[in-house]
Amino acid sequence: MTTDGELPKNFQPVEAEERWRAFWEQQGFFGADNSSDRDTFTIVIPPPNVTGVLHLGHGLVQTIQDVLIRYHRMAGDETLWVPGTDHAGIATQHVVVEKLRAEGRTRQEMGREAFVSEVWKWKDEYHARITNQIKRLGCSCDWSREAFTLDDDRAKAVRRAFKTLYDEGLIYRGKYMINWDPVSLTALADDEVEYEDEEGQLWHIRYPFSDGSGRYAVVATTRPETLLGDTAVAVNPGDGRYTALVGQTVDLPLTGRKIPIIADDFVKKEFGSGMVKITPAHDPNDFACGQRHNMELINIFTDTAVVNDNAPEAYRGLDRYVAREKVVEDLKALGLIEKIEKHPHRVGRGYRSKAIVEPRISDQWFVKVAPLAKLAADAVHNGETRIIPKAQENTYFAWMDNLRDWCISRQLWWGHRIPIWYRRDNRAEMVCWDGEGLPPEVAADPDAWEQDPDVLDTWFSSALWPFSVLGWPEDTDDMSKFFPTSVLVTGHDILFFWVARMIMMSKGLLKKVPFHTVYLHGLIFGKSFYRRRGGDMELISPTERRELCLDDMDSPPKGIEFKWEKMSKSKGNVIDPLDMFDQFGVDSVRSALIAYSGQGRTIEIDKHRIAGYRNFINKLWNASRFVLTATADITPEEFRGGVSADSLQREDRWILSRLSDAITTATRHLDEYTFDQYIQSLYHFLWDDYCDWYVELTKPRVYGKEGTTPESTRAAKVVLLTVLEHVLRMLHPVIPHATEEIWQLLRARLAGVETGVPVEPATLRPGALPFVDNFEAPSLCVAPWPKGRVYTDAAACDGIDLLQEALYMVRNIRGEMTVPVEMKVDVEFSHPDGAIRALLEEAAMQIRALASVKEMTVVAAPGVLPFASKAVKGDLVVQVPLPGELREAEVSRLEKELGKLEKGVQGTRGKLANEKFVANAPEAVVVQEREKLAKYEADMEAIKARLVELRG
RNA sequence: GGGCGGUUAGCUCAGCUGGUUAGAGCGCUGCCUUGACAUGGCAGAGGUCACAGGUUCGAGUCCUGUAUCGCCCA
Repeated sequence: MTTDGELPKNFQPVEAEERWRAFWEQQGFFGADNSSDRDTFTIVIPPPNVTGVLHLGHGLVQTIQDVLIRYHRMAGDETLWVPGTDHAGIATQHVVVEKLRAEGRTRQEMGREAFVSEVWKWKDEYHARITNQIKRLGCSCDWSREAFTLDDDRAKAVRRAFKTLYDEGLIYRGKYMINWDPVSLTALADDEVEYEDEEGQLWHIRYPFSDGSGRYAVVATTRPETLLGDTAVAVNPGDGRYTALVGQTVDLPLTGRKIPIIADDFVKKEFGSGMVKITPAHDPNDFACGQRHNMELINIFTDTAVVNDNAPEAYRGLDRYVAREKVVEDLKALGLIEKIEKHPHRVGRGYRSKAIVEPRISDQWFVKVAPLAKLAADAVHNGETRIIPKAQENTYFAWMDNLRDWCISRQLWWGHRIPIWYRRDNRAEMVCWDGEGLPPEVAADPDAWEQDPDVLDTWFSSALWPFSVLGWPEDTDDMSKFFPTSVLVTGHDILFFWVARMIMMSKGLLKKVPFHTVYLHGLIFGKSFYRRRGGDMELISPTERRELCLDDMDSPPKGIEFKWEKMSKSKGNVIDPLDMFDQFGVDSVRSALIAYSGQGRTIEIDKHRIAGYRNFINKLWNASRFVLTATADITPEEFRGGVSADSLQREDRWILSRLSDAITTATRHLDEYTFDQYIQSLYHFLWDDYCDWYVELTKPRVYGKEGTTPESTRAAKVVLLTVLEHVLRMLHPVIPHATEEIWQLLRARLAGVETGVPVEPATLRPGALPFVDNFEAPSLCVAPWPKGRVYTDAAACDGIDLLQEALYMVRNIRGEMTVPVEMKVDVEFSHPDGAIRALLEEAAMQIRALASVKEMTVVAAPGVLPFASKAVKGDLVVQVPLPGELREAEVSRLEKELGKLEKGVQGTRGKLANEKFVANAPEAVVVQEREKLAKYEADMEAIKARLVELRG
C-alpha cells in the first residue's frame, strides 16, 4: 500500500479492488451468525443461470442487493446474503446438446448418465466463471452458504415439496394440451412461450359437402397442414347462415375422411366465413371444443414436428412446414383453395430454443394453481409482502386471477427427476417418495417398478429457493433465524416466472411469505445504430460500428440514428460489464447502475454516465488526498480528543449541519428504496458542499494564514477529517472499494491502532465535536452507519448562505466581465446592517481567496466610485472597480440581469393582482409572494438606477 | 382487442401529498494548468414540461380526451 506522502494523483481501481476483496474474504466479514440476537436482514440472490456469463443486468441486480446488504450490515443488523446459481434445465441442456453436436455426438447415443455427467462438467466451468464475476463486482455474499438449485439439499426440498403437494391433491398427472418445443423435445409452461406478431397467411380452403351437391364449406386457417388432423367443422350456434348445416358432414380433402359440422359457442361469426376447422390435437381452442363434443384426437406429428403415420402416406416424414407447402399445392391442384390472404398472426416460440411451439396432447404433471394463487394474491393484498414499485402489484394481481394450471414436467435429463415410481404392469399404480434412495415398495421389488423419466421445470426448484437455501425441509437454525427473508430484488420480467411462484410455494408449504418486500428493477437497454435507407432502417453491424467508433462519439454522424433496444449480441448493443470494470473501475459501474435504478421499466445506459461516476470517485480520491496531506500533523490523540464547541468557526458549524442533513437524507432514501436519490444526495454533498465550499473556505485556516489561531486551524483539520470519514461510510454501500481504500488510510493515521487504545466516543464529552470516531472497526464494511440529525446550527447556515451569495455576486461580475483569474480586483461591499458587515469582515480572508480579491472594503452605504461593476441583492451591494473601457460590457450585463428579474416579477405581480389569489390562497403563500415581489422590485430599481447612471 | 407504463434542456434522467425565476449529470460556450483534482475550477447559454380541453386563486404535478413510443395479456 502506498503511504499518503506519495498517493497517486488518480485512484487506481483495479489494483485496489483486488486487494480489498481479498481482505474482506480473509477476514470473513460477510458470514452471518444464526445464533446472534440482533435483528436480521436477509436477501437470497436470484440465482444466475450457469449457462452464461455476467451481463449488465446481473450487475444491476447484484449491486442493488449489495447496497442494501452493506447498508444493513453497517446499521448493525445480522445480515445475510445467500449466493447461488440455477441449473436452468432447458437452457443448459440446450447448450450442452449443441456442444455435443459440434463434436459429432448426441445425447441419445451417450445415454442419460453419461450425458448428465457431461452437463455437470459444463456447469462446474460456468459456475466458477459466474461466481468469480459476482465476486469481482464486490458483492458481500456469505459464500459459506452458497447453494445450487440442483444440489443434494435442494433436491431434498424439491422432493418434499412435490410429495406434500401431491398428497394434498395439488399436483396431478393428466393428458392435456401443452406447448411442445420440437427442438428441446420437451413440454413448456405457458409462460415459457414468447409470442410475437409475424406476417403470415390465411388460407381459405373448400371442404366439399358429402351430399354430392358440389357446394363447399369454406374454412380459413393459418395452418393448412393441420387439416390432416381435422375432426370437425364448427359454426357458431347463433349464426343463422349455417344453422341448417349442423349435423351434416363434409369430405375432408386429401384424407378420404368424412367429418361432421358441429355448433359451438367459441366460433366467431366474423372470422373468415364463420366456419372453422377443428383440429383437437393441435390447437388449444380446438382441443377444448373437442372435449366438449367428445371428439377423437388425431395427433399427426412426431415429437420433432414431422408428420406421422396418422396422416395419409403422401405426407408422412415431412417436416410440418414442408407438409404445409405440399398440402397447399395438392389442394390447389384439386381446386380447393378459395383464396390466400396476408394475415399477421402471433407465433409462439420456446423462450430458450426459439423454436416455434407445437401445441400437443401429452401426459404431463401439473400443479393445480388456483388455491395457491389465492394465497399468494392475498399475501400481497393484505400487505404481508409489498411490491416496489407499487404499480407492479396490479400486473401481479391480473396474472394471479387468470392462471391456468402449471405444467411442471419436462422431457429433459438435466433437472430434478420426478419422485414418482410406476408399477410396470399397472402404470396407474404409483408411489411418490420424498426420502433418500428408493421408496420401500420399490426397493422390495425393483424390477416391478420404474421411475418417471422426466424432470421438473427449473422454476419448480427456483420457487422453493428462499427456504431451500436456508435448509428447509429440515428445521435448521438458519430457517428459524433468517426466514422469512427481508427483500427479494429482481427484474420485473420474472414477476410471474419466479416471484409469484415463490410466494405460492412458500404460502402453500410453509404458510409464510418468503419475503416481506419485492423490489423490481427495470431491464437494461443498449444503443443500437441504424442507417436510414429509403424508408427502411438498416442495422449497422457490430463490425462497422467498431470501425466507425460510434460508441466513442457524443452524437452519431449524419444519416445514422440510434435506438434503445434490449441488449443482444446480434445488435452489437451489449455493454460488457467486464470491459466497463477495466475501463472505469467496478465502483463507477456500480454507481452508475444505482443512479439509473430509479427509472421505470427500461434503463437506457450510456457509458458517459459511468465515466461521470469515475470522475466523482476521482473527486473523492483527490479531496481525500488533500485532506490527508493537509492534516498530516493531527495525531490520533488530537483527533479523538475532538474539538470544543467554541473553537468551531461558522463554516465548521455549517458543514456539520449539512452533514447531519446528508445523513438523514441518505438514510431515508436507502430505507425507501430510492437508490438513485441516495447516491445523488451524497454526490452533491461531497462535491458541492464539501469540496467546492467547505474545503475552499477552510484553506486559509489550514494553511495558517495571518489572523488564524492554531486552535482554529486544528478545528478545521479535525472537521475536515470528520466529515470526510462520514461521507466515506455513507458512500461505502455503493462505492465499496475506493471508500475502503481511503478509510483505511485514515484509520492507519488516526485510529491509534499501534497502542490498541479503544476509541472513546467524543460525544460523551460536553462541548466536544459531536460526531463519533469509528476507527475501532477493522474495516469500513463493518463500521457503524452514521446517525442522523445530531447537529444543527441555523445561524451558521444563514451566515454561509450570505457568504455564498456575496461570493457569487463577485464571481458573476468577474465571469460576465471576463476578468481573468490572475487579475485581482478590489471589492466594496455595502450593507446597512452592522452584524452583516461584521460577518463579511470576518470572512475577508476567504472572500479574497475565493474570488481573487485584492483589497476588500465593507461600508454601510455604497460609495461613489469612478467606474465599477455593481451588483445588488436586497440590501447587499457589491461594487467592483474596473477599467472604464468595460462600461459597455457592464451595461449589457446589467440588462441581462434586469431581464431575469423582469421574468420573476411578472409572474409574481400577476398573482398578487388577482383578487381571488389574495382571497383564497393561504396567508403564508400570499405573504411570501409579496416579499418576493418587493425584493425583485427593489433589485430592479437599483439596477435601473445604475443603468441610468452609466448611460448618462 | 384488453390492461399497464412513459412522453420535462442536444442526450440520459430527477421533480414527494398542486404554491420561489422547473433541477441534475453528460454535452455545449467563455475564462483559467491558482500549491487535492484538467477525470479539474469559475461563470454562462439552453426548456411554451407531447397536444387539446377541464378542475382550481394557482397545474410539470389532479381529471378527461388525442397523439406517440414501449411492455404485458388475448
